[in-house]
Amino acid sequence: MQAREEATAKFDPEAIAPRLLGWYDVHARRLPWRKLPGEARQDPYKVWLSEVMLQQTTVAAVGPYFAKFTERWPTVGDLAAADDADVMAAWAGLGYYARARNLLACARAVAAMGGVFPDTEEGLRALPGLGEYTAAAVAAIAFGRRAVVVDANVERVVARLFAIDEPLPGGRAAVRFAAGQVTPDARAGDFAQAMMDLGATICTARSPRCMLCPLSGQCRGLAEGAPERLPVKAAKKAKPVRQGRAYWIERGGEVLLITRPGHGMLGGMRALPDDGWSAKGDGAAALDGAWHSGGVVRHSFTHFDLELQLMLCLSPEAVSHGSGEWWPVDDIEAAGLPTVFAKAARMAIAERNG
DNA sequence: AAGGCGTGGGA
DNA sequence: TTCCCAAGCCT
Repeated sequence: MQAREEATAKFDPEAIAPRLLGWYDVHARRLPWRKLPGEARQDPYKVWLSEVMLQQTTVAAVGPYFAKFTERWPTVGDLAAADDADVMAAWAGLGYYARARNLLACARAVAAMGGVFPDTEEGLRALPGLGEYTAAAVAAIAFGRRAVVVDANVERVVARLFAIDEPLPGGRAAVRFAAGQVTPDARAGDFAQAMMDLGATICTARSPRCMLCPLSGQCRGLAEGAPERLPVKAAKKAKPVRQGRAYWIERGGEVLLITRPGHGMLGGMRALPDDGWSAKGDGAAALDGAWHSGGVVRHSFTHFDLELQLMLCLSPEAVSHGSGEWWPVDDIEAAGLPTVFAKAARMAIAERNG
């Protein structure tokens, strides 16, 4: 009798949320953008900011950026009033720079609405940079709205719980449906964060710690014996290797920097002039001058690997170049170069000093 | 609707 | 070393 009840309860979707929330009450990660136990609700600005930073980005990487942004721009109005160049430079190194461009556009849109974020999923979804996931996450975490919050963690947890083996991204509809089945009406924000914490600390991609999982008794993937094989993902394409050149043009302790066009690769970021390797030529492709080779920077982007030949010119009067700004080499950190160019700058400085 | 779009860390 | 992955969005 009791055995039969356990059997029928085993894969009951409604049993998931209570168990998970009980686990979360004890094991929730303490993160800077989360409310402390007892605090009523999280600041929508901080929820939104952290969620955008966390898109495709690890908690560890986000930490210092979140601290820097909230200290410098404590409210969405402060951020809306900031100079583009300052925000882009502050984002430098975090990657996916369209996020920073959308962040500013969103902050200004919210400022135009009186500095108050929309409090519904639909309203949030209309803002720049808020897709299906982020709109749901902010609605749930900042406003307590029931929302089906599906990120990579939730995909993994749900694919395992329900043993969904249709390969992603095609299987997303099935995953989303299943996620909807386990999402409770109450404690929406806690539930969303609990799913993500479970995925990040227990139901990990490679070696899930099923022994520690509060949902192990509910998990079809585990019952079938190999939860780590889920979710199934489509094979990735091989990355091509691209070649390019970047130019270090120095005069009187200052180096010539350009600002890249506001769209496409590294859009809106300060950079060294280059020969157009990113297929978004910056006008420096025809640079002439007395160059010498300064080594090769290897850098891996999402969809290609780059071998960037660094060219140095220390007699810039002989170089024809377009517009740009001369930046003190000793303060190059403050320029906010994306990592590939920060690497090149480091190499150039070592070259000229050595 | 498939592909563009960064980066750093872990296995 | 190499590969995979991380709180996705936009076009």
